[in-house]
Amino acid sequence: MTEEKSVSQRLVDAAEKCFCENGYDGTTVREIVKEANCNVAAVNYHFGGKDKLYIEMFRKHMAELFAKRKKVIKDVFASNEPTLEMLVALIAEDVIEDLKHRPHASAMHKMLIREMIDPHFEEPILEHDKFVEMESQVCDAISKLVTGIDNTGAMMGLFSMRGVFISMMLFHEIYELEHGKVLEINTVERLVKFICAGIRSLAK
Amino acid sequence: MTEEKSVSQRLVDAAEKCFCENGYDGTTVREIVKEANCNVAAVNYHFGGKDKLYIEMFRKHMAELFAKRKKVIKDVFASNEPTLEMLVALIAEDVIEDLKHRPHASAMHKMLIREMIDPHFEEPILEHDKFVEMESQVCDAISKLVTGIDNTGAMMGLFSMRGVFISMMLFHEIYELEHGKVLEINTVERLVKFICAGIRSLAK
DNA sequence: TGGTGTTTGAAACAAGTGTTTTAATCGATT
DNA sequence: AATCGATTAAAACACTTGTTTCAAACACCA
Repeated sequence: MTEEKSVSQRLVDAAEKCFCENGYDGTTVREIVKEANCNVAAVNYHFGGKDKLYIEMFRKHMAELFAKRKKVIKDVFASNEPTLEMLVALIAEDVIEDLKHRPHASAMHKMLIREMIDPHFEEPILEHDKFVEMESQVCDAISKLVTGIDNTGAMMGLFSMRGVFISMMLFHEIYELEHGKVLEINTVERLVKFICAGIRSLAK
Repeated sequence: MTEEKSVSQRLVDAAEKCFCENGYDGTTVREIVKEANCNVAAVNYHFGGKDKLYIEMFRKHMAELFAKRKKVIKDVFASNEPTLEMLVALIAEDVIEDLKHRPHASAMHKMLIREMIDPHFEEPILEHDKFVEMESQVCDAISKLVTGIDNTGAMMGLFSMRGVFISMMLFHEIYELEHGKVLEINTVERLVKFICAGIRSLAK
């Protein structure tokens, strides 16, 4: 059986899977190369080390996330009457969809959180400027959609919105033990309601 | 210079410091014993292993957290007119206070998140039943304080509230780079406003 | 085909890990 | 003072980690 993909491509894929699942420290080079069906030396040959491989994969994913957020904002303002509810709902659906159908993608969010709690390298792997740029865009969008909100309010709204999603991600399994399915259409609606009401309360 | 505390007490203290700062995987036994001023063998002699020491410390902290939440609820309902704002404000102040003045305590919250993302042991270190018990109590409190909210709504409110705090914890440093101090009185007020408005939006 | 630079694979390496061993030390009791 | 269990300390152990070595295999081109 011949591998259709190149070794370095297989390595990136395997790294994505392993790192997302178990984090940087929780993943060994040998696990990655087993998954990628190649030799340990390949990691250092193609990427120059485990760390480089990790950074490459991490930044690739972040770029995708940023692009998705940009697209959501564009879509909202492309509609004939953009609303805050629309913006929040699109983001919420995005997150929930990941949680429901693509555990892999949700693992990506976990990876971001891991990196926030325990940064692994000297130069921060999460490029602050790009992150802040994305944040600013969402922030601006909120400012435009909610009359009477100031910049700090919009920022706090965004801030809190993210928190709600993170909480959903981290705890939904525990909650499901107690209260049936959490990730339902119903839940998305409630989330949107919660967040929008929260944000609007910060206006004027 | 004689050590006034016993070796095992010093070990627990040192473990707390190290584990909170760098997590389970990020902490070595040798770091702990250096901090505790004792020999490597002491960990295994007194606790039976790094894992046991970790679990002991973790659960101790969780118990403290649970106790604090219970006290807040008791205090709120002891007042002559309990309100949702009061409940949320007390919890918020608790969290923010930790963030501002006791980095150590905030590190404890980080540790909880770490454990949610990457559980380290077979039997979950976070005792679900106790956790759920605490959650239920806060949930009940919300139900009593907000007329017309159902159980699921209260649950989602709690859920989201925690998210807002987690977000605050993880991201406030990044935000401060852009928008001055985040952890101000003003911010607590905004947070409380946001959360209460969100929760109330879920009622009836 | 022969040669050249690239890629691969098995093994070894150096450093770090948690744990165990073994002997020395301490402290209380007889 | 002698004894005996509890505690401590240094060293060694067994294992895993990321990385490197070096020779074999490969791909490409003259």
